[in-house]
Amino acid sequence: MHFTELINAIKERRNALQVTQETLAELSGVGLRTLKQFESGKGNPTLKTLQKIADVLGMEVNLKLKTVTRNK
Amino acid sequence: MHFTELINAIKERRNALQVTQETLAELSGVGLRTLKQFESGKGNPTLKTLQKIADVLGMEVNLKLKTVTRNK
DNA sequence: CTGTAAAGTGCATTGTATAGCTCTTTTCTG
DNA sequence: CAGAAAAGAGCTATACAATGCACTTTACAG
Repeated sequence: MHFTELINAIKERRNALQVTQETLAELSGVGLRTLKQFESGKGNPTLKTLQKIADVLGMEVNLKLKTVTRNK
Repeated sequence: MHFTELINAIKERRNALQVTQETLAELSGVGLRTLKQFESGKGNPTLKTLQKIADVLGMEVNLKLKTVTRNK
């Protein structure tokens, strides 16, 4: 997932849950400013920040092998 | 995936590819010091740093819904 | 159109990730 | 065990992420 996709995944999930940035910020313990920056594509969050946000949204950060390009 | 698991995923993949930290650092454009800190569990990399590393290893960062926790 | 809530932005401060250099420790292989 | 390579750690400088506060813009209900 590219940067933008990660952002969208978060935004969509937040919308689906009908949660505002403000609430998400509070629940996750991440600063509102930080969350805003991230969602508006202006950030480069640390892994911990990303995990805090994802966690509250019932999501998680994964690292997996890319789909093999052998015959893509 | 928890922090430690992410680290292990990277380390294992790097070992599987028989690549040293030094080489990985060079290939990914991430500082050797940064990589060392990360792999030894002392870091909190930014998303971009993590992606650079994962990329070279043929891996990618994903964000997905956790296996439903509704009745955990 | 108006008011309100949510989202986005400028500015400033503080903390820390990044990075290079050097040195120590660990892990192999012969 | 000896030597070498790889991994880990201390010290330091710089860049930038995280954060709060105040203000602007956008979205939407009435």
